[in-house]
Amino acid sequence: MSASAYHPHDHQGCINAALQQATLLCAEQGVRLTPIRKRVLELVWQSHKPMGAYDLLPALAEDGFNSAPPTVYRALDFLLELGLVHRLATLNAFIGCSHPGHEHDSCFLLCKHCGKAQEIDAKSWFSELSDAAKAQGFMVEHQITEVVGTCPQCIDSPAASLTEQG
Amino acid sequence: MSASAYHPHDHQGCINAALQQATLLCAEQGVRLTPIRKRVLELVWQSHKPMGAYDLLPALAEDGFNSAPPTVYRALDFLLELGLVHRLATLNAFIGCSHPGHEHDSCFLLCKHCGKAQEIDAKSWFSELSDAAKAQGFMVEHQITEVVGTCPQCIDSPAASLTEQG
DNA sequence: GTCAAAGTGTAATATTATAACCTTATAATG
DNA sequence: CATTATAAGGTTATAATATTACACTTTGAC
Repeated sequence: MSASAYHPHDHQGCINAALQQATLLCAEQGVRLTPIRKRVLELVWQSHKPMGAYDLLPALAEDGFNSAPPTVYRALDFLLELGLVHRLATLNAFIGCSHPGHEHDSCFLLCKHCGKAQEIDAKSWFSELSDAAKAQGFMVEHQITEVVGTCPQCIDSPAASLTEQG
Repeated sequence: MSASAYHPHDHQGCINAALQQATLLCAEQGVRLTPIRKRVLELVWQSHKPMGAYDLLPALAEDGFNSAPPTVYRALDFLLELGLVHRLATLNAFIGCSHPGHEHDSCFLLCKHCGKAQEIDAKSWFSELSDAAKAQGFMVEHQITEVVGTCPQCIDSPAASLTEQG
């Protein structure tokens, strides 16, 4: 699996890895990765650009699945709970997670030019922050960080990544 | 001005301070704190609980102001740009800022019990994070963190803060 | 095979936010 | 003071995101 959305990579590999991980995880947890859920996960992984829930509906329809909003939101809720996808609050959009296992804190770099989202490891930062909150008597449950800016790819070649797949 | 939403305080003082700061800031910047904008700011400051844009409309209507969505969104956009309010992405809601001056990164502790939001200073954390992003070639523009959990007040007395003003 | 639980279909609606276009108020300038 | 450009607000409509409620179907446990 690629460590970065910013470098050329065989994106089908990302998708396959995500599906395989999801299959294992669901088996472990004794929950069902139904066709709809699997397809939604696959669609969310279509690229490293977060997708809106409503963007998924037409694709589901093409595949002959039901395509009313509750269908996709149910699937997304399921995937969110397992940590297989994240929701980006500032974008109202969803993106696959490459280290699922449970719902977890997330920190994303969001490129405002190409739209790609790169999850980064911020465990130590979240831990510091959590300590700071605790020091004020606040009990932390979960935390999110979203960083908006320009990704390395778009700094180098402002137009290139817009049309690219993966 | 109170340093914490979690302790009893004369909340009218918070509101007055916010309005005074806003007046000064607008004068400095040569922009107009019109009656609608001022009232929206005041409403957002009504408590330390973030308010949805649509929650503000009835109050505006009562005051004889126009109360269609664009009115309140325009006022909020204006206030956001000056850093007089923040938008909480995970809540789709708005809250007053007590150290305005410009749009700035924000870190909030959000209590899921009483709904209060407490802004905390995370400049050094944001700076670390920004460095980490830069190290990956990502140019940061702005960042937000939202921490969900239970505030000290609700840990002590789970019901008390629900009905409280301020 | 029966049954409870989980998953899905469907219609309606709630919530949040913006677009487009026109009118009014403000304040800068001649 | 009159003119004018700009900013602000009014109004209608609609877009985009998300949820509720209830019926039906599938699945797996017993």
